[in-house]
Amino acid sequence: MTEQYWLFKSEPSTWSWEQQKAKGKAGETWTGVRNYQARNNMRAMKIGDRGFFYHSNEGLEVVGIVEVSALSHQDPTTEDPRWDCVGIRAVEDVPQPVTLKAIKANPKLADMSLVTSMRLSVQPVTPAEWQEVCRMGGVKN
DNA sequence: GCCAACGTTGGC
DNA sequence: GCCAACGTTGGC
Repeated sequence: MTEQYWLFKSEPSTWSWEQQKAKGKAGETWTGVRNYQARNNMRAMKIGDRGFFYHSNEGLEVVGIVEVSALSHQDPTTEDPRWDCVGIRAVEDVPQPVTLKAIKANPKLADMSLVTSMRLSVQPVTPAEWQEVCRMGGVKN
């Protein structure tokens, strides 16, 4: 079994980690993605895959851990069959949120999508990057 | 199928 | 709030 990790970006003014956590086990459908690369990433997700929850625009930090709770399916917010969504649910807080600044300052994370593909809203994260960001954030595995 | 125009994202 | 980067659209 290959481990897969992801990163979900959200503007806290639109959908924050607090709101995501409030959804609890039910989770939330990650709708509104209108980018092929991001969609393809969602299509590659499997139930139980883990992801970081990143606050863009405000905060600019990884604040939480989520897991995939529903496989990709038609995005209900559009009629356009090109767009899919997945379900994600909050798993835990990142005790010490990892800022974009800290990520950029860490040579081990120089190839992270957050650094290289800043605008991609759903990104893959390598196992090594996952470990490193968890370590920085004080997340116990 | 190229590429200019346009719209959006997101860091600063 | 600005603006650079970049993905998407649409005319040709």
